[in-house]
Amino acid sequence: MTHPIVRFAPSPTGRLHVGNVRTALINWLFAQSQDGKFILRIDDTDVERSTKAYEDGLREDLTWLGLVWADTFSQSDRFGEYDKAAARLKDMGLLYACYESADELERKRKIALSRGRPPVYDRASLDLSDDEKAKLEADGVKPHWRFKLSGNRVEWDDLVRGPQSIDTSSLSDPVLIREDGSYLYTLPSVVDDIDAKITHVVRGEDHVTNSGAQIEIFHVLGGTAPQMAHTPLLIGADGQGLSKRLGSLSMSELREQGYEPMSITSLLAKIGTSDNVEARTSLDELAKEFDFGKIGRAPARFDEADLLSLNAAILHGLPFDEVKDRLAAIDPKAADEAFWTVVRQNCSLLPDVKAWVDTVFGDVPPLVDAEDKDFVLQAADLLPAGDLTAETWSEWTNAVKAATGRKGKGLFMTLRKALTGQEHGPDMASLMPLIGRERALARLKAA
RNA sequence: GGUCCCUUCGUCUAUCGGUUAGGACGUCAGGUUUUCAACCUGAAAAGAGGGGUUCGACUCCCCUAGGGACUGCCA
Repeated sequence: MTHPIVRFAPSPTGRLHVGNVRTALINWLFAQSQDGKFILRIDDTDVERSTKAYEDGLREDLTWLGLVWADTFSQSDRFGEYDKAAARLKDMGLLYACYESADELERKRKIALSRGRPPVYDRASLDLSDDEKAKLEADGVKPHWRFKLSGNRVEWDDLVRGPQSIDTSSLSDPVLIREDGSYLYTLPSVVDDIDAKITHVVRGEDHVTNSGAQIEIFHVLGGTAPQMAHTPLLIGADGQGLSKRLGSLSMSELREQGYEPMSITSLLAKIGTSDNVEARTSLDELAKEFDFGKIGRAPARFDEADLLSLNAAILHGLPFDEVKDRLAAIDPKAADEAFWTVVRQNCSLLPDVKAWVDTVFGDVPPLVDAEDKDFVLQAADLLPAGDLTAETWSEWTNAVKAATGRKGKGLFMTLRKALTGQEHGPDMASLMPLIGRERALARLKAA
């Protein structure tokens, strides 16, 4: 296969969310796996809703995830090209002026629907004579412009969905240019894909009917259309579409919560595929495993609980050198290799180390039941002399066992609670050297 | 209303007409020569319903039910 060229084309009208990111990721992984090129295109033809701040956010989120682009451009810089393409379509008689108002179209749709007919545009404006058009424009009516669909079936072999066939006679002629002269995404997208020599258009399956229309535009404008791949959409853990709860699943939010980029990319790359959902530590690994054939056709379920356990799995194997700086930012005392290696097993998100900093280095109110008071004080006296080492825990608990006769949970859990103030935590043998003799004694004697 | 897609353990999935229906996550149990977690091992756990076709159906066809998408002067 020749090296593919793909693009991710978000609109800067909001922050990146998991649905967007999955599309971006699949494009990126495909390009990477085939030694291809990943282009970031900013679809900002809607100048009303697009903002620079969102565009910056998009780039920031993609960079954070590691989805670097080989090239990038904005549609707002290319209106001249779209004008040329529109002129060509007009010359071919494939782009025609329409004079219905938005309200009027809405009414027509509702009437068609209520009569049980498909709400397809009736092409009434196509029958207007030049005189009638001139009169409407003289009255100040500005036209919007529609692409004239062929009415034939458009067929393509979709990399995910297999052979596709869209009957364009059941589709409304798509509006390419708004009444105010601005472009909708349909035409610019095709023009850009031709100019950027895009070989594969990879996007969500909400675009399949768009692809039907756009393939016709590719044919009249540029010859051949790129290969198409439409991936199933994401649904939430509740089985509902994700669109309703985008806010809580934005990249900015996930990053703020302390998620690792690789837990997000691992999950998004694997759900809905025949691969197991497992954490990977690099995008290259994910790319090596990527294959369109592995993507199923049913909606993929995105569950934040899975994301959390993947994140924990990544943290459990994360070497100190890779988190040193971030640990230091959370707390200077956390930036210690011995500390990290011990507590990472009990962290699901990196910021969880904060609690362990307090547990190890801070003032911990001991958790001792009234009836255990004397026992804990007795145990304090039995603490082996000298610095606490990896052997201290077993030496100490054996001594305490011999002296008091306590064993099992009553022995170990009581001491754990007295020393850490918690019922859960890393292995005590590893934790004790970190806590140190002074703090350990202080906590035990505070009982 | 129309068009398209989907439906196997709780979850993500394998199976391309004949299998003890496999794996992973989660769950549960055991182990880690006495603690929770982590880790290791093991176990329980599935073909939406109904019709066909066939010697034989999870697999092919039809219907029903359920889910997703599209049907925008959004992308």
